[in-house]
Amino acid sequence: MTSEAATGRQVTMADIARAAGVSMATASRALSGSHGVSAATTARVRAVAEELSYVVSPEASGLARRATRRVGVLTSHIARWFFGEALEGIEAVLAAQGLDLVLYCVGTPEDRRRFFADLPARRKVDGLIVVGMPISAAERTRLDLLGVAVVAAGGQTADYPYVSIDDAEAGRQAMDHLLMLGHQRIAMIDAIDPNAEEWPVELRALAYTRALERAGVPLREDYFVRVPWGPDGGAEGMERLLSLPEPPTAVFVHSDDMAYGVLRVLRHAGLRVPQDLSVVSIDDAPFSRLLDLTTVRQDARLQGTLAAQAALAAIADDGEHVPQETLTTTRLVPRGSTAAPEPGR
Amino acid sequence: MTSEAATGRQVTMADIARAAGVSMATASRALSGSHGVSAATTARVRAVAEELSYVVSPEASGLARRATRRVGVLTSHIARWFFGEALEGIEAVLAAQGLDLVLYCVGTPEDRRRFFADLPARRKVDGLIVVGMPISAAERTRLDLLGVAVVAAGGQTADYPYVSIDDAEAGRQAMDHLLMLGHQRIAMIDAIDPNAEEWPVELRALAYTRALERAGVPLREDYFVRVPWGPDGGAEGMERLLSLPEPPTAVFVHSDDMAYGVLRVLRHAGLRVPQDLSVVSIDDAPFSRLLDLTTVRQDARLQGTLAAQAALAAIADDGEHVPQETLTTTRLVPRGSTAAPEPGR
DNA sequence: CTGAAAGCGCTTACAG
DNA sequence: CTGAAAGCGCTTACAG
Repeated sequence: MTSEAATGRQVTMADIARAAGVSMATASRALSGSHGVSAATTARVRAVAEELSYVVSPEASGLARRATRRVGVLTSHIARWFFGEALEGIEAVLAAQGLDLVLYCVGTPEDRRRFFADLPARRKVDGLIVVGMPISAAERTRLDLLGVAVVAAGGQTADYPYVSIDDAEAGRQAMDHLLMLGHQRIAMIDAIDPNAEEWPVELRALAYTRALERAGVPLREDYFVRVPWGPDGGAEGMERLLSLPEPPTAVFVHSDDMAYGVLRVLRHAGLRVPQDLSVVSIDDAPFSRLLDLTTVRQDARLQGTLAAQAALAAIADDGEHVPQETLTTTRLVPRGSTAAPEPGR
Repeated sequence: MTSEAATGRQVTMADIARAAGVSMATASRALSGSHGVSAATTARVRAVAEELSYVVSPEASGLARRATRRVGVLTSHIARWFFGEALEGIEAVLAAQGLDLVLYCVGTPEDRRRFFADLPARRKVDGLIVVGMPISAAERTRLDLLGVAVVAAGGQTADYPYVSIDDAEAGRQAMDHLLMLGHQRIAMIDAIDPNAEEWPVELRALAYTRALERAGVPLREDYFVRVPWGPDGGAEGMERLLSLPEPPTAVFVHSDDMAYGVLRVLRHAGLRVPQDLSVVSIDDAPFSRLLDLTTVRQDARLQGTLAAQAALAAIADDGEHVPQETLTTTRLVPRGSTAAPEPGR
């Protein structure tokens, strides 16, 4: 039609205004749906825009209105169950609002150092969601330079508003299950992430201790092991426990992924689950059902969803109505990896 | 220091220029590292910028230079092994170049329809990487409206340059392994993704047929089943095969995730792997080692890496030097789920 | 090597 | 309800 459309040049709002016979101002208002434009004009402008398949330039629009319509996501992993699910939840919420998600993944300490040093997200996002990453006070100071709302998902980071499960409660659910079954010799395999800061308080470990205390079961130092995150870590932890003079009859594992390693070690050692040893963990990742693992279920996607909504709210009203803490529920999913200890033991 | 830094207002390039005693033009050149600025001036400008912790506005810069320094990623999943790994690979390459990754995930047919109808990525990215998503001709036409370079990872999409494994070769590796072990009654469980277009040609299924033909083993229609993607699909497929009057002695499964469902069914049916039935698939996802699954390994992260590099190249020189096809290698990882068929069978 | 000026494509007070 | 104009914060020919 118009020569503009024919040439390679991008269609611009001036083109729309001209074709619709209105000023740029009116075209802009009609397109953005702001009030104070007659219905007829709005319709005409939009029809022209549609016809020329015009879309406003986010760069220009953002420059003029001082907003990016983008939110950043900072995370340490993508290809892990919790992170992937949370990310999907976040993306869905953002997409529904027409916001873009820009992804920053800092897997190694070096990536991480650089991220906080350079702050690549500066001036690029209206808000930031930190997923599953505890951050240090120094890092928090750097993050504040972004000058945007920050919320966290999957754990409390610094003192930003966050959505998470109640780790103490989840731990309690796992431990109570074991205690209820009659176990006394209960060990815990806890996780250390070699590439990450520590979470401020390890609530799952705390839940372990508290549950035993409440049940009047004396704590045994040799029953608490900390190993690197992941199946191999879980395996290592289990091997250590098996080498004990008096091994436990049940083990509470930090997370499903680690429990998978535990199960492998037990199978190779020729031990039967749950007859010789009960195993419970936290997550309910997809494989847990296949492996018949008893676990405490958490909804990672939901945490992403809620965090994204909190971020939206924080961006909209400057954090006025953003709850500091949002906890999603967890519940025990009893399966075949736990049972009462065998009588003889 | 300066009053600008003290007030809440963003530091602007004009502030830097003034503080350094140069024009905006020079400040811009010094900051962007373009030639034709004296070393002394460059150093001074940069020092000032550092001091005021200034960073250029991507919106303004993008507007002026007509580039976004962002690349889009379009995918149907995040929380699945292949996709998560590929995404990590892409992110790393982009981050190293200072480019941002904006993520579009279209999980449902509805998401997908809307994505291609609205093209939310328009004017927002310099290039697009499509991960693990075959697209239709109509969708391709829409995508062309973006007016940017498109590359694909994890399979051939329309006729964009792509990086992928050689599915036919991977299938051959799996099948040859089974044939070499002496199996004749070999079935295949193939995947249909209910939410997705079909890949143009199902090369893994083709490899199955060809391998049998080459080995002179007659094809049996009842040995080829197609089921929805995922462990449950795999389980369903295996159940169908087990209900056959003469079940196979080995099965080639489309992917590891599906094989996990197969293994579960076999365990519940009381069948031993590999004595009663051999199982091989494609991927080598992390759990395959835990489950002792024989599989053909592919490197998903590498495919992401290479796709990102291809996208960068396409953006830089308009696709001049971008190979149309990049294949990454696969290799058989023999483990405990395959063995020669038992003599009697 | 450096600067004045136009331009990138929008939005939004300010008037009418 | 509509328009003229300034401004958002940069980059880049064009001169010198």
